[in-house]
Amino acid sequence: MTDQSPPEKPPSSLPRLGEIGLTNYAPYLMNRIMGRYNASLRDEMAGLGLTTPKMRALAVLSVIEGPLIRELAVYSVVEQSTLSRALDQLAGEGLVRREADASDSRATRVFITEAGRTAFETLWPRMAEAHARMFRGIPDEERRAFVGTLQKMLTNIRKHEI
Amino acid sequence: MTDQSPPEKPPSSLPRLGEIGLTNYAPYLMNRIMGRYNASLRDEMAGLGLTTPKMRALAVLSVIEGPLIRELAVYSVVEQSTLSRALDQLAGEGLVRREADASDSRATRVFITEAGRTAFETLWPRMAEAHARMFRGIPDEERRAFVGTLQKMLTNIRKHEI
DNA sequence: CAGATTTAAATGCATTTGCAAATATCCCTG
DNA sequence: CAGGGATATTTGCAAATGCATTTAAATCTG
Repeated sequence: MTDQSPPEKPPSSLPRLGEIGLTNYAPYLMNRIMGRYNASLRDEMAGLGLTTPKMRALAVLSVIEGPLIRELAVYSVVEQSTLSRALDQLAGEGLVRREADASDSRATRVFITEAGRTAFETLWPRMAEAHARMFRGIPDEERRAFVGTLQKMLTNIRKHEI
Repeated sequence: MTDQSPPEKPPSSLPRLGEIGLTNYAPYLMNRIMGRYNASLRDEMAGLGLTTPKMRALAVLSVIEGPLIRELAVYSVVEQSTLSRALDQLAGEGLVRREADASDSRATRVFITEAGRTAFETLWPRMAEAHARMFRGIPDEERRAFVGTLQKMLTNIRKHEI
């Protein structure tokens, strides 16, 4: 072996954030976008006595029937302790109902009530509007590809659960 | 004109969330993904005395030179009052420096210090790692398209500012 | 099958958050 | 150029958050 080996790759060639640029960095863009999406929804919901955790729980419950509370926490992206208190309120308002799990008496399942469905139905058009604004001018094909990538990303970041 | 007009389109044909499905709904997926991304970063940063607002401010300041505080709030997706307090801490730790704006004495510009840059450099590999995990197995071409869509979305949701 | 370990959910408590108000300065209009 | 509104930032304070603990029940292990 001679001295004339090819030049080493630099020890750490991790590109810097400044080199990538904020607006080419996906997590940054996603935080910016969701920050505004969530803030604008929060403002609209405030008038209806709904907080972000309550709104998210309702949204998930409109789709998923009777999940455990810890599952609902994952699906709705809310800390379990925060969710527990949000459910107190939602139950107090008659929008959801807690029900002991049949086979595990530690566990509680949560169901949306008819009133809860009605509440979500008044709320959904606002969410749909915010969604439409986000995707304004983006062709269907591109939207589908985008959602496809998001789905791959979700499986990537999941720990191993739900 | 006869009675036999074609059947009316239903009054409101807004598709329901249940019809779309949670995992086909972009805002839901984005909240799930960023929820976990942010949570895992937050856990890692906690040991270094960095909160999410402090970390975000540092990250932006590593790229943008001397923004106004209100600009930094937008860029780093942090409420301005929260940012104000985060900057108190960062300044106390010598990681940033506030400087009165030359032409507007109401305004303050924020600069990262050398110590701040060093701090961010120890933090950046963790962010890059979380980013890499998110995009694992997703080809370059798809990543580029994804970021392109995000950029369009960002311009869509911006009010009119920054 | 008793004891140790894990898991589900709720709760106590200190911290963080964000709205609204306060303060200081700037800019526009008559 | 004075006065009224707009803008930049900070701060007071009540509410929300999340970590750690508690309680209760299930599951594992020797």
